[in-house]
Amino acid sequence: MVLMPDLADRAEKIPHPPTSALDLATIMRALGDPVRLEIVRLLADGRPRLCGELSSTLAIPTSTGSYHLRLLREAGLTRSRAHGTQRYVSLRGDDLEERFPGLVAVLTGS
Amino acid sequence: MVLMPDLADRAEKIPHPPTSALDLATIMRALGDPVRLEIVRLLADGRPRLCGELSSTLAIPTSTGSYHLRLLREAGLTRSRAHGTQRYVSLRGDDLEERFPGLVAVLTGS
DNA sequence: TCGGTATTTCCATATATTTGGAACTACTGA
DNA sequence: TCAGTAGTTCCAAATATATGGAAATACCGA
Repeated sequence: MVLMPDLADRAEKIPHPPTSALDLATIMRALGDPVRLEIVRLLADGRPRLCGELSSTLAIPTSTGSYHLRLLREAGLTRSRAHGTQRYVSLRGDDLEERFPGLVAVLTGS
Repeated sequence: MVLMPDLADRAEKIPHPPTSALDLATIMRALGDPVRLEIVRLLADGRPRLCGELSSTLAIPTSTGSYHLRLLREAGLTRSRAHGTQRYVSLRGDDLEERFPGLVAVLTGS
């Protein structure tokens, strides 16, 4: 009997759209902001980043960073995994490749 | 001595950004609207369309269509060629391929 | 339990976008 | 020259987006 959810379970509380629901116009809209496009490009190397790490890299307040990261997540571009109070944000590279082949390569310049 | 510009010259009055100036965030923003994404998908077959043809296909007023077509043109996605009072709108497929290889394929699903 | 830290949410504000009718412009053909 | 047509521009209204400080939340370690 599980009395307390483990880290993996808690990560499930962060909502992500299923791959099949990804909509190209929504994705394009999410990418149509310089801050968000830059976040996606940073994440394209496959390495997850913490929210604070991204905000400081981009020199923006964490509340602004959180807003953009939420849009990216809701559009299905990124995934957020909870690890304590931190969130590891990563690109949904495989899902994107499955649904929109070549998209990530376009963003990174191959 | 040229007294009157021909059709090709008049087409040059419609401003288009040079290929080298195309910006990915701007292009993504332009594509992040369902109406504009649909216009681009229609044009992806390479056949030029008249503005009115696109507006009626999409069932929108011509003023709304003109607005979206202007954004697409200013983002560098389309080219407009004047032919009398009409405008032939086409996708800048080659320019886009040169600057952002694979982008158009992503939009059309290969 | 408590203090510190990471992140999100709330909120107000500023700015940008989208829409479509009406007026206007530009061109053609008679 | 004039009427008709294609398209653009003007304009106002509605809506959406972006920003960032402040408050709230969630979790950890002591």
